[in-house]
Amino acid sequence: MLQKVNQGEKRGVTQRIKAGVDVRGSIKSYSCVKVTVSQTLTEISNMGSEVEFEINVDTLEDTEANDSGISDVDLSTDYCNTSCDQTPPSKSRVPEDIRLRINSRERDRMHNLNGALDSLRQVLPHSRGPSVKKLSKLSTLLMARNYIVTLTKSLEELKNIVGDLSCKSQPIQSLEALSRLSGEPRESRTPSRPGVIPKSRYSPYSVKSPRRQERPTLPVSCLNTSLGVNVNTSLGVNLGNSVPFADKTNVRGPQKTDDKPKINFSVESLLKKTCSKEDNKLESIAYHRHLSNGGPIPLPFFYSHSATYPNQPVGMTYI
DNA sequence: TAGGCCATCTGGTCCT
DNA sequence: AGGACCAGATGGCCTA
Repeated sequence: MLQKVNQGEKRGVTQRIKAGVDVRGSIKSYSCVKVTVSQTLTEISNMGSEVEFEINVDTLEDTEANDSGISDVDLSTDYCNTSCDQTPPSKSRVPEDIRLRINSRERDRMHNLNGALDSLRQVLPHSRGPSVKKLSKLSTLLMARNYIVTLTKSLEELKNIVGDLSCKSQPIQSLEALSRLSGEPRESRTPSRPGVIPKSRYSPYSVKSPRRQERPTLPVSCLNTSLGVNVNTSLGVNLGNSVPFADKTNVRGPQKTDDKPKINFSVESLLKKTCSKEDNKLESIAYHRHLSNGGPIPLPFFYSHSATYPNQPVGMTYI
């Protein structure tokens, strides 16, 4: 089966075509591209019952067919591939040139749509990096929706916290503590050198704050007891796997088994941030609010229980 | 090999 | 009339 190629795409692909098959044909749907075959038909016929050769796809503008074994290949998906016993599709009522223009516009439209989806993926948390699988279209939309919901809830929560603290008349300390709770980097007390990009102390990406590491961590079992739920089973994931989006159903392209996950955003690390009772009054308040009110603990994702799309990462959630 | 995901083609419909 | 949008059909690629 010949591989479909996109307009303007230029690449070499290796295909298997049975000997004796006439690979020449009219360029139908992909009139914008031309496929060149490096072997002549006679050479292909002499190479056995099944041969492997490379074809190159170039644009019409810079490719000229010649008699040295270069043949046009019909790239349409519905007939004339490895076996030409299928009949060509019926002629469309739309003239061919119009049809091609419509198809091209539709392709462009879909490319724009995919570009917008890509830009959406870019702003979703923890969906980037070489080890993170590309989110599917559906996952991207669901995750974006849940991310918005989560941010909205977080905003409300922070407003409530600010309200609590304003009653205690400690506005300056509160704001600083609030920024710490929300993960915003504090202003450095020492000016950074020009040209040196400071690393975030609180980034979930493997950069750990030494101060955070020194803090006592609330074990997951404590959370389970407090909330009456089992975090592990509620999430449907192994907490040992700290890459929430390493969902193999979203893999595009070969996986690198030796490629260690760069993102380390385990539940423990989240609890370390959320549940620490010491050193930070705000965090303590947030912690107690969460647990005493049965309030939510923010987690970066959950897996859908949809029967159609099981185990799809869909964004941030609260438990 | 089945299922998920995707790109593309295609015809229909709506809008300008 | 032509373009945008939509949904169904089809087939390829990839993973489990």
